[in-house]
Amino acid sequence: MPVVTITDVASRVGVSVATISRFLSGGNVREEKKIRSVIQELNYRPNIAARNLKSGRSATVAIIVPDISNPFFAALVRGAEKASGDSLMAAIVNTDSNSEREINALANLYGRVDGAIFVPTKESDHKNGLSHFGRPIVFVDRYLQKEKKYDTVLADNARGAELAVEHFASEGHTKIAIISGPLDSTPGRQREEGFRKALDNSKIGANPNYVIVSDFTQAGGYAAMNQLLDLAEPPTAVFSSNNLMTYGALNALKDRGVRVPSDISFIGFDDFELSTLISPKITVINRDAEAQGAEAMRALMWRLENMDSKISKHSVIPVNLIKRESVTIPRTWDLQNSHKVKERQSQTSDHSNNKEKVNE
Amino acid sequence: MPVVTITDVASRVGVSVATISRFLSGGNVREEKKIRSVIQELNYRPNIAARNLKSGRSATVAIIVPDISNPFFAALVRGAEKASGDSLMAAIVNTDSNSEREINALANLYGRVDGAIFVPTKESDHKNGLSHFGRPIVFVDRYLQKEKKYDTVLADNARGAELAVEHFASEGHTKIAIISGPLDSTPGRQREEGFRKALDNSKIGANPNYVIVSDFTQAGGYAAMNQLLDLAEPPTAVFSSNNLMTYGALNALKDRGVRVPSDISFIGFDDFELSTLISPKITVINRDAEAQGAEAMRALMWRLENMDSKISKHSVIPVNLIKRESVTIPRTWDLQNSHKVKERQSQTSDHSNNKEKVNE
DNA sequence: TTGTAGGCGTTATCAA
DNA sequence: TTGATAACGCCTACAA
Repeated sequence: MPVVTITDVASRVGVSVATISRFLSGGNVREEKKIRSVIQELNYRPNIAARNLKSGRSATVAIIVPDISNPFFAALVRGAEKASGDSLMAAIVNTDSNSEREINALANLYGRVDGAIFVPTKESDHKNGLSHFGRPIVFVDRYLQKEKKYDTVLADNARGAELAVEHFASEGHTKIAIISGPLDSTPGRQREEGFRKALDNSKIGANPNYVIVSDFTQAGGYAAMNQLLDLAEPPTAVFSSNNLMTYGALNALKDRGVRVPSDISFIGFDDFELSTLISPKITVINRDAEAQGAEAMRALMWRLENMDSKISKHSVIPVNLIKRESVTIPRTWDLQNSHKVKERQSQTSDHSNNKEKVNE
Repeated sequence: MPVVTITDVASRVGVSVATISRFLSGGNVREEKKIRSVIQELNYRPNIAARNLKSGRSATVAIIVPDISNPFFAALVRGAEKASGDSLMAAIVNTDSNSEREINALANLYGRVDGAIFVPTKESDHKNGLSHFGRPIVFVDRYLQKEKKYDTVLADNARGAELAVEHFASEGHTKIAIISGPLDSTPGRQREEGFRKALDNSKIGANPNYVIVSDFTQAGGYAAMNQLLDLAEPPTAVFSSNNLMTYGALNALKDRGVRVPSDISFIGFDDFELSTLISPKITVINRDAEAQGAEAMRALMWRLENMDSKISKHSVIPVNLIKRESVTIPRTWDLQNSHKVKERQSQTSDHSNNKEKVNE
């Protein structure tokens, strides 16, 4: 595999390397046609490393996410990649939600990428490490509370939680619970805050027993839902703060034979592929994950062209409620209207997957 | 942001750059302690591009997949990344199952990566392009029929399809259909072949009407299932050749009110996150996607250390059948045994409490 | 429009 | 053990 360089092309064409280089960067040259054919013939490709060395750029950006197999992050990455076009290469790095791996990744990436799209696991880490990175970073879905100078692309997390609570309330629920993500992560904290705020606004108020702080994992959602069901007075409505916990929570519900929505109403944050295939179809707070990724990439690309700009940009991705079938009037309300209970029971009696019901 | 180079460190310590370089690569130097502290003090980091230029290596490999938001590929990437450790950076490239983008990606990657893990969309493309790449490529899940020299890591696709057919047959099905992937993709072709072979072996034989060649997408699976249901004599059992088509097929079934498994039995290739949350739980052919990715990365890393080895390595990832609830005795068979129909009907009114069984 | 030559930061060779 | 120096392949003043 003989390595063919710009020099080979030049000597073959009979011009200097400068001419070839000029041609390569779109300048005007006389022998354009011949150069083109020789490049073809020799199958010349510019050496990127050499180009990088000169330019001080790598034309590569990193996308650092906690877990690529989480559908949300997969969609995010996809959107970011699409937005980058062919001008930039994206190196995806998985951190497994591990702060240590995050720090290593950053160190490892130094000098190899022009910038990064970064979804940190916690808000608290990276107090100093980031300045060493010395390159633009766009924070997505999370940010560092102390650092205002970085560009961010966040979802309207608080609003999402509010929408969920408002929807529950409008159906008559007052025993509303949240399976929250970690409070030291931006979405975890903001969604929990939005949840509380909406509850306060609606005069219902938050019941501490109905706030379970979990960890954004499926196992965490499973445990949290069981914890709620074990309460002497379980909630009639549950808001799950992300998709993986939704999976877990729904599994817990299924395992315990608790029916949705007749026994418990449910809303999850972030839509997921099979949300319409399961019974009942799950009502969710949704946002456009691909759009969020694309926006982040655009922000980063803009920043790369405007490194000296002092203004930081903060985008907010809107959320919306997708009403499906997992929310209905609360069970307690039914009990006060016994004629309706019978009606409902005879309807659901052929659903067949009922086991023991949760006592209230 | 002053860029500090090896020269700065050298002059500060009072030695030559050669000494610093030697230190950096683990050689013995007298001023080791002082060098270490100066590097710390100046916050020196080697310039990767320069190092690459010299060494001709980038310590980066590409992972080229059709769609990162497909759970299978997400898991594959995850596995590959884990296996790479910190020694290699992985650049993930999405091709959107687009051959043109694939070719561009390869061209774009030239010189920036030391090698690639490649999941091509079709078997037929890249007849020549690959040699231009000039770097080791490990083919995963797909390969090029004409090219035996590349390492491959494939799943035991044919066996998977056979397992599905055998399971259907053992329950008494004879009207067995396949929603196949494209026949110019390795898994599409191999699974279709395994399907036919198993049907031949079991003396049932393949019915051309029961072979729908689709495209591995959700929409494709949806259309294909509808096509099967529109037949004068629909199949009693359907095998879907990948997860996305399974989603689509199940949606079609749901939309048309066809019950699984009482009306139709179903097996999908590749397990998916929510396979146990939907009713009925879906029986699938499974393989370890992360293990497959890890194996591919190991193969690539081995190859990078053994560039001159002429032997190509071909690994096969085993598959297994996970029995859940989507397969039962065929409906037609029931009809010929009317006394059993009633029995079955009362049974299925109480479905969904079976436990999951994994054979092997 | 073209060519010459210096330099990007690092590593490797070869003397010392 | 060390240091001077020549690459690595490309780009870009600057001069022609």
